[in-house]
Amino acid sequence: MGVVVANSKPRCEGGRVGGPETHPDLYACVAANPVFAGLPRPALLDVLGAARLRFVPVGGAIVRQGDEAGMFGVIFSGRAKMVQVTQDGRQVLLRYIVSDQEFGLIAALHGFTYPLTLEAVEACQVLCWPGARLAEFFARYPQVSLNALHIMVIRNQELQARYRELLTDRVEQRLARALLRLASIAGEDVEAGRLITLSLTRESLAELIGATLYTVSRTLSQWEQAGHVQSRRERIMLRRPAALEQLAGEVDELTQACLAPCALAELMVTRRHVLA
Amino acid sequence: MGVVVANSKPRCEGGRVGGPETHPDLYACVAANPVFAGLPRPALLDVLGAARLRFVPVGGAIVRQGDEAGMFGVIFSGRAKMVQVTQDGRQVLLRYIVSDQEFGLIAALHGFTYPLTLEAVEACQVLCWPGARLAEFFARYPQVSLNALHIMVIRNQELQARYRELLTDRVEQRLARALLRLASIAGEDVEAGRLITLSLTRESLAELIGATLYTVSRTLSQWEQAGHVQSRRERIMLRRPAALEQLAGEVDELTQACLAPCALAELMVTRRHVLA
DNA sequence: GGTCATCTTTGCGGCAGCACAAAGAGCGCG
DNA sequence: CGCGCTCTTTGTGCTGCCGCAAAGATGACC
Repeated sequence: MGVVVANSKPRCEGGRVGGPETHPDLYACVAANPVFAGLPRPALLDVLGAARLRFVPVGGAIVRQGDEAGMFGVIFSGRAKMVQVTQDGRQVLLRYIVSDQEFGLIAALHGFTYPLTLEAVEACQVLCWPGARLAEFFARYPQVSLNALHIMVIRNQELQARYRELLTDRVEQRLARALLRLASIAGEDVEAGRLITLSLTRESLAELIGATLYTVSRTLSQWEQAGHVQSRRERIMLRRPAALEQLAGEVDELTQACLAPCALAELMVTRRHVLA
Repeated sequence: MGVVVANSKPRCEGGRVGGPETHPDLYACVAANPVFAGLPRPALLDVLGAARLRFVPVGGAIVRQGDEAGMFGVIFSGRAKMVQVTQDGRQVLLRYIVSDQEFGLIAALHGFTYPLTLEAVEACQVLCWPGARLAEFFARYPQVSLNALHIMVIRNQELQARYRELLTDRVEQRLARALLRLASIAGEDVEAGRLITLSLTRESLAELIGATLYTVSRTLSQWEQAGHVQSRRERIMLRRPAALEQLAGEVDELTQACLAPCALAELMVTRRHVLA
């Protein structure tokens, strides 16, 4: 307890994490993550005590596709993108993850390699645990393993929904949906609308929805003229989210259930309710 | 023990399942499913004892999209397809499942609805358990909950791989891959090549890979002329799988890992090894 | 064996989105 | 302040795939 977090080698392994008194924010971060939902305070302290805090600079890889999956983690601060690279060099951007979200559940299992690279798009502080340690938590706190399953089920539903969108919707609809999703996980309300606080190039958006940067650029220009969005370089603000929702098409229950933060927020609420 | 399986109402709920002496095949089915991998015989008997056997006719729905997710199951005989229907009526075929494969892990959790319909493409016998019962198994046999997580992780990787394929590959490649996959889960070696033993219309294939039946038909015709495949109505035989593999493109490690039967077979082997 | 529903093939026109090129704009940095 | 990198816009041609239509093939069923 009370060990200092500061680290002389910011690129490498961080220090062991101190108690919640020294770092109440770290405690809040663990408590806010769905993997540990429903755990009582002592258990959370146990979990937090086993964590290390890693610092990753912009552009650095938090985990690397193809490496042995040995680490489970939760983003404490910063944002990262999940990217798959095909052997012919094409990139697919699966999704962005932000503070309090976890990655690498796969590390609890043996013999897996990471199927994707997690790249910091901002400087990140990452709480991390060896995979074996996560497996211990599964055994010690059965709730955690249920939570993990819960999360994987939700992720699977999200992915299925996006798979379906890719098959049935066109670029315009997918882009509208992607912007709304991004605004919900990384948005900030300002005077003139809702600003997406991520650095998003047209190319990133294209990789995210499966299109070319040219098509994305054209579509955004069109929307800008229509007054739906307003964009600077790498910044996008939604001026009329309702218009985008309409363009995205009727958002059915399936897609509803697939909005990650919503579904997982609900999970948190459920767990807390069960606990109370 | 020893209760008769035969059921007077084939469309509806089946009877409670008897012991392994009366139905060694049912025992083998449960033992072969990855969810129950690594369980000792008594535990498997416990599991099997809680099962019901349901009969579903061709075209019948085993579970229905939108219904409350209350049942977990394993296919004992027959095959089924997982389908999502969008609110505008379009169908997406996610995958086929065959004997000894499970569905509805989601039923172990509360408050979920099935995100897809599971439709029997052949008459099916389905071992099934109430979701609450599966949750009990999680608590009683921690291995089972780990297995469940394992399976979801693999499914997620598969789906990610297919998502990526959809973004980066074209119809020809996706079709080649789909045929190879189908051949691996539902294929049979015959004199002239490998026959896919599923009834597959051009339209089904189209829904599976995200294309139109016209494009699928054209592509298959082309391959038939080239001698790569040979097709009757609803039957497809691969005469030169190697040629299709080449068309599918270099099959990288990622896609390797995503071939469901392989990955799960490996899981079975691993578990047995651990056990032994 | 004939009938009929269903599946399959093939032709043709259209278009959404890709690919390349080249010019313009924003922003950091010395 | 101006240099230069990166991101963005816009034009043009192209093409893979769709969408419809209509004819042909297959197999089931009476």
